[in-house]
Amino acid sequence: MTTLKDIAKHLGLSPATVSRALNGFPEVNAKTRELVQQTAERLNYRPNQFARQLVSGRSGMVGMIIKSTEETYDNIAFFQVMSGLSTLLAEADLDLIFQASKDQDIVAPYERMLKKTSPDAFILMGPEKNDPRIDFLKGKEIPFVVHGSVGDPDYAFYDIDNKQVASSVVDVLYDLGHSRIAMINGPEPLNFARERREGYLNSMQTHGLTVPGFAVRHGVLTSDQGYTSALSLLSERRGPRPTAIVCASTTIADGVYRAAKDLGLSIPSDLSVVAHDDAIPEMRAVNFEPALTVTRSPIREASEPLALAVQELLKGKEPQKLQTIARAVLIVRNSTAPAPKERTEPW
Amino acid sequence: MTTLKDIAKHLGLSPATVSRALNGFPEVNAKTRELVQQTAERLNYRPNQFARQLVSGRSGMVGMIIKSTEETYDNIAFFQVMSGLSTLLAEADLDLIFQASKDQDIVAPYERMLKKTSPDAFILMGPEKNDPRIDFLKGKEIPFVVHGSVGDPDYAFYDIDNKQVASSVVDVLYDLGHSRIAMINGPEPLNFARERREGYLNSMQTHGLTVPGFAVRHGVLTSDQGYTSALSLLSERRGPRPTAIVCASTTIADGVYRAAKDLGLSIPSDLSVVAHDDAIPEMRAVNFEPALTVTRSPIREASEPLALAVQELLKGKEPQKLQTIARAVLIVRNSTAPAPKERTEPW
DNA sequence: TCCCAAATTCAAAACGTTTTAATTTTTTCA
DNA sequence: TGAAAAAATTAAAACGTTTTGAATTTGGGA
Repeated sequence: MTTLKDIAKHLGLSPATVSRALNGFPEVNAKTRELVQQTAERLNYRPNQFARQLVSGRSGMVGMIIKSTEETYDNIAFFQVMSGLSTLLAEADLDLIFQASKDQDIVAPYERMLKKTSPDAFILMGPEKNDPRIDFLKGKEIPFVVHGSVGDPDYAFYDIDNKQVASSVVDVLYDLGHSRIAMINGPEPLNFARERREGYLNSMQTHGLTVPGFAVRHGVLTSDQGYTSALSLLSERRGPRPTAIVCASTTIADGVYRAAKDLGLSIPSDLSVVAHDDAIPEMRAVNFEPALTVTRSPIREASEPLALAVQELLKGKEPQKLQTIARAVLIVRNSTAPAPKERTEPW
Repeated sequence: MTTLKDIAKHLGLSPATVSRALNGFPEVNAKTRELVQQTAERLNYRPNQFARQLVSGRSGMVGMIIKSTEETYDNIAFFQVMSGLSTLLAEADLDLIFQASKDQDIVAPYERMLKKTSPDAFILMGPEKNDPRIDFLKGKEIPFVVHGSVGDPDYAFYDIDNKQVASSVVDVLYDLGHSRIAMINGPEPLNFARERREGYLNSMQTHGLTVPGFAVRHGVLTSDQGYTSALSLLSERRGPRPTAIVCASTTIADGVYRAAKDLGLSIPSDLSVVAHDDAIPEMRAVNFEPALTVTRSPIREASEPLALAVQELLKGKEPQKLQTIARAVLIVRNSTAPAPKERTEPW
């Protein structure tokens, strides 16, 4: 391994000058710089990152931790974001440290990683209300960016306008004459699910539509969850069935389609279905039969703003100025239709 | 930040003794050690990893790089392995650096990561014949473990016995009276696919069964790929259709089921289907209708031997002694049946 | 030719550990 | 009591950078 000193000795210069020459400092003579660069090249010099880190106090890494989970949907979505992120960060010479943790204490793996690798920043996914990870990182003054957001955040984040996602969908269904609109939502603790429920409830109320408790379901984003929830919603055990169902994901919608089929209900004439579409490649809304009406916002598009925010944070920019809220676009396909004439009375 | 020196000064000791006390060296007095440990605790001492790395020359990281790809199946499988790996490595205080790369040159991202973060080892997935990554890492003398294997490897790896996977399946089908057995395999360049083809061809030959060129298909592990390949195989354009199809994955089998349905062929009476089952949670063989006969070997079980091998390599063990070959187990379900009586003549 | 400012370069310190070789202290045993 | 052996501790060097503050060289103008 050739070191800075080797080059310096080779050229009769001091390590200081060599360091500056290679790092593009302005005060070094053009000829000297040229010479140093050539020699570095020739001796195949590679700066020792450990030494750099020691003096700079920075690792050049970004940490990303998830709970080990069996939920495929979460994993796929996570992987999409992470892949894009790693590619973009690499261009800025940042590396991504990944860990899946089974720890009950959700902060513990952050502490461990901080002790072990000292990432310069973290990226958090799926924040919950009063998320202890956020308090922890704020306390330690470690920069972090959140995919998602809770409340009125003072941290850097990327999120979609979840209230809008839900309310716009209700509006569309209302305009089609639906008044019994149910919702199969994501996991209760996750903030995006809460926001969507709120958007849904607001819009229902605005249109003067009642919402019985059983009309909103929470659960993981899987086809099976969609299937069982839909079966239950459509069973008429607790009153007339909904004429439209709003789904948290295309996987949920898949389950709803299966349930409808099993019950002999046809989409969209008996039942309208709408979903939010994260555009994960394994469950494409256009491939549904009939093609699925969605609010679309590809989850992989989170990578770029997240990567950018990390870089800006590391340059010292305030987190409050690094907040992105994307709007989903409504795409009407064939899973929505006017409410059946004989079934328009509200709950 | 409290440092070793702080503690030393605090106690009137030398940094050397403090270092040894904390790192469990035997030559330090029991009372001194006790005292040092308490003080370290009290001052909330956290060793600076950068300094450690500088002197030890080790980063305590393991690199993992994949090609950015749209292939969902690959991503899911990869993520499963990676998640397990990260959890196991964390227990040994190793962190995982992940990168998805779009680079055409498949070695370039390894060079970059090596320069940037100096992982102590790499984990490689999906080796190909004459894989340049392997030569590169051997040349640099960086330890690495491969998921998969090529030829007669002198490196550490975990793999399943792919020839056995394919040949055992052919044997079973032969015993059921099948003689026209086709195969929808993985991507041609990947070694696991080559091995399986070889196992398949060997077994066919052993039983004196001819294999026309069109009977073996290569492609990505997706349902659509399975669908189109199966349609083509079952079309009878180039001779009588196969009575059995061997699939590289459950996703492929899913496509085959769809094709059979569209052609009005019933499984297993018209067509037997067998697949290799990596046990990814999104496509469970038991949930097929009829339940799918498989050779099963959960891909997530790769994590443990891989993690172990990395640790042993870092301790200096020879790679040749860290080779694991797992056997898949055959699980017969309802997608296989005796060949239809009128269709037993070979190709 | 001389002086001053600007342009370069340098020596040394710093980052926080681990490790080597030397030194001091304690223990053992005659 | 003293010498030798064993145990415990230390000072200093090393890892390879970056950065600070000082020193040297160069160039321009009088």
